[in-house]
Amino acid sequence: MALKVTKNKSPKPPIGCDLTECMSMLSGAWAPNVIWHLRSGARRFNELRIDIPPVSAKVLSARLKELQERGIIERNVMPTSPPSVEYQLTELGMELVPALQAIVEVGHKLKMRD
Amino acid sequence: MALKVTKNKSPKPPIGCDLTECMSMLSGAWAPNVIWHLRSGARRFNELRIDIPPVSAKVLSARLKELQERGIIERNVMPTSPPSVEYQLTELGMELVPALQAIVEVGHKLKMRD
DNA sequence: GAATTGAGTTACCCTGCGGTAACCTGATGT
DNA sequence: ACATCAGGTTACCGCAGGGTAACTCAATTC
Repeated sequence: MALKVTKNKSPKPPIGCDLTECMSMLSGAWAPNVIWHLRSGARRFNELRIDIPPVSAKVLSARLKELQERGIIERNVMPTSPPSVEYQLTELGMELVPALQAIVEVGHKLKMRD
Repeated sequence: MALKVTKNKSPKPPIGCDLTECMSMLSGAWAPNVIWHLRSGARRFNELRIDIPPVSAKVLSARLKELQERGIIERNVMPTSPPSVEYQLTELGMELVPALQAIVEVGHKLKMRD
């Protein structure tokens, strides 16, 4: 056989927190889309439903709640009537935008490559 | 009521391809982990199983196959006996690493923030 | 000749997550 | 008086996707 556990010894100096845990920030259906559509400013619940077409109210509201708990977005109720609710990225949330952008760029290149 | 569809008109100049589609590059359990663990070089099937503890052979092999089809990783069979198989990131695949890194950094900050 | 190894594959089960549809609340417009 | 609107919530259902366990195959070593 000859090898078994040669060279490679799992080169992982704990960078901070583990990937799985960090990636779970973006977990749940439409989570990245929500962040993406908030990248250019606050939007309201029903606007987001239209922005992200096949998302159901149930899932959107669940996702918004989670993202808020994770510290990625903020919820502000506007004293109109009926009250409308605006969601926007927190400062940390905004830091995710370039990361998503980078992913989109790679995705784009992969599509062009054939 | 007063508003209905005020100001915001979905500020989306199609950046290239849509987010959902691009994000699907990373879809499936453990996909980001596979990329992450290949970031510092090629690794073999059973090494990856050990690197990413609770992944089953079935899912790992499915994920590797998908990532390969997507053009993110390459598979090389080494003529040893029994043959061992090395997986490594393609050039496009490597471009995903900084994006994942950025996400990890935000995740880390969120954890520290309390 | 039996056991081990690497790299999977297959059959089976089971759960969680998302979709659909209906409903709610309080203030306003007609 | 009634419908409408914003922003949800709730009950129910279905299935895709992951886990487990057992098996394969060929070459090698004991």
